Amino acid sequence: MTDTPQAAHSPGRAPEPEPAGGDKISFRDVKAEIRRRIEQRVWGPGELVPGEVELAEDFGCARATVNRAMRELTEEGLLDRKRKAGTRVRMTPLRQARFEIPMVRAEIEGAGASYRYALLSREVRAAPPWLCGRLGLRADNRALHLNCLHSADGAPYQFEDRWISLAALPQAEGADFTGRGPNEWLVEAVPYSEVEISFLAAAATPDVAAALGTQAGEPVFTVERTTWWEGDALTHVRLSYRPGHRMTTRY
Amino acid sequence: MTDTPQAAHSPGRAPEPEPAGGDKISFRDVKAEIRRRIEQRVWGPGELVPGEVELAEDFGCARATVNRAMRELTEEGLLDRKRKAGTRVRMTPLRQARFEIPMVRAEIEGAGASYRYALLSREVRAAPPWLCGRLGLRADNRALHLNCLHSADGAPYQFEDRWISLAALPQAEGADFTGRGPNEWLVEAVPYSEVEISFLAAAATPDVAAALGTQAGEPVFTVERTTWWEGDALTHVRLSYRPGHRMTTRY
DNA sequence: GCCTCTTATAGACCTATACAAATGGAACAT
DNA sequence: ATGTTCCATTTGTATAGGTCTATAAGAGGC
Repeated sequence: MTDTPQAAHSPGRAPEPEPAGGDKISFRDVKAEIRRRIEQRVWGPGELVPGEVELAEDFGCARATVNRAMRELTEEGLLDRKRKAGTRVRMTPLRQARFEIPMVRAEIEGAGASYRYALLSREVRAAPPWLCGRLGLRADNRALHLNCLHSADGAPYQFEDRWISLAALPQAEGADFTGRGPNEWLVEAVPYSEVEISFLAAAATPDVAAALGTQAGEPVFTVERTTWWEGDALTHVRLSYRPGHRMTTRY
Repeated sequence: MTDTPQAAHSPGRAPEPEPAGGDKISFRDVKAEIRRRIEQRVWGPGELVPGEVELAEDFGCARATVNRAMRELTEEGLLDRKRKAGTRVRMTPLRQARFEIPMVRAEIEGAGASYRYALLSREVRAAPPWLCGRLGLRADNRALHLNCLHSADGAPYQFEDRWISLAALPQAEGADFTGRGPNEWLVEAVPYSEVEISFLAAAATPDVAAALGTQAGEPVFTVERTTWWEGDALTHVRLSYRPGHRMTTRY
């Protein structure tokens, strides 16, 4: 007998390192294998990788499966695809960091600490010029200005300096912010469509320092967030974290 | 005429707002429509949305199309899916920010400024204890320590304080870092598998202040990044940005 | 009431097929 | 040499069919 009866595996070489004796090939398997080849430089930076059809044959799966694997790897910044030109390994893997921006309460309670909220001040006034510029408001716009403090296990954690446009959200004027942060109210009261977030380092102003129990001028990790709904600015907030805070992600 | 001859659309109500008189329904259309319904609270927070089959019928497309739309919306934090339980609108849309971490050169040149690099110092020494702890190195490990400055249009932009483990990357000792930043060398010389990034606010140390042309103690936006390859720490870097720098993203 | 088992269901995923859209590069014209 | 047209190739996407798996909810036993 010259032929093995049950299969002609493929004469010259093994078909492909199918993950295990398991069942069907999943797009996860394909993805993992491709990632491995990129990380171990089997396919070097900038190099053209085989087309979907060829890989599908090699892996013994449908083209759609390879497609999904490659699509996700592209999404993750490892590959670069162009029609007709094919798929290449990115010259330098796109490093991207993804941060979840939880609400303070969740952030604090998630860390196993007790959460406490306090409203420090509340006033209704004409929006200051810088805010009008930032949000694209008319100069005579009224705004609700709140200062709040979020604490973890009794210690100051985050100082919140929030402005809410009363033109866009008149109902905010009647809302009660003494027991619950404006963030939580906003999230359930209004939808949003567009958000801009900035991270920066700032020197603590006297009031921020007082609230956080630190010295004025101390570096403070700060997040600024502005939210719009269908082109109209709703709210702008500046969150100052207690000294030493860091925002971390792994991948 | 009481009846349109060609179709009994579906007696009571119009079938679905198919985007336009166009061709086939794309998963983009489905995605956009579902997003609209969530944003406009047609489907409120926490509410159960119709199943894939039903939506597919409504939209007049295949189930796989709805599936992709919903899968991507889940990925983006708007939906929450569980087998058997069905798909619900997230109680509070998961706010996540995604930042690209470009290499300084690309960041600066991308802003239309001219990029300049300078190596400020270079030494080979035993890794200090804090670094050993951070990277999980043995105490007698040798490390390459570099200080570099990246400038935009002649002005200091980013100060780089980098450590490279010579146990993991002996070839770094012979590399020339006078003309090109260690980041660029690393990216093309070695693969990486795991990365941890932190953002924080720090007070400028005297040497950072000197390099960036500011005062010691000034708040400085700082990024720390540690990189591993198959469990071994390769490098740790602390990047200090010039005062006023912010990292911004929209979505 | 409380626990365990079963089962129907909804999503997760794979296959095979088809056509659409983009585009590198060859063939051709200027 | 340079620009234009056209085509083959590659990815992008839709579809209809199917299987698999997690699991909520109900049935049944204690």
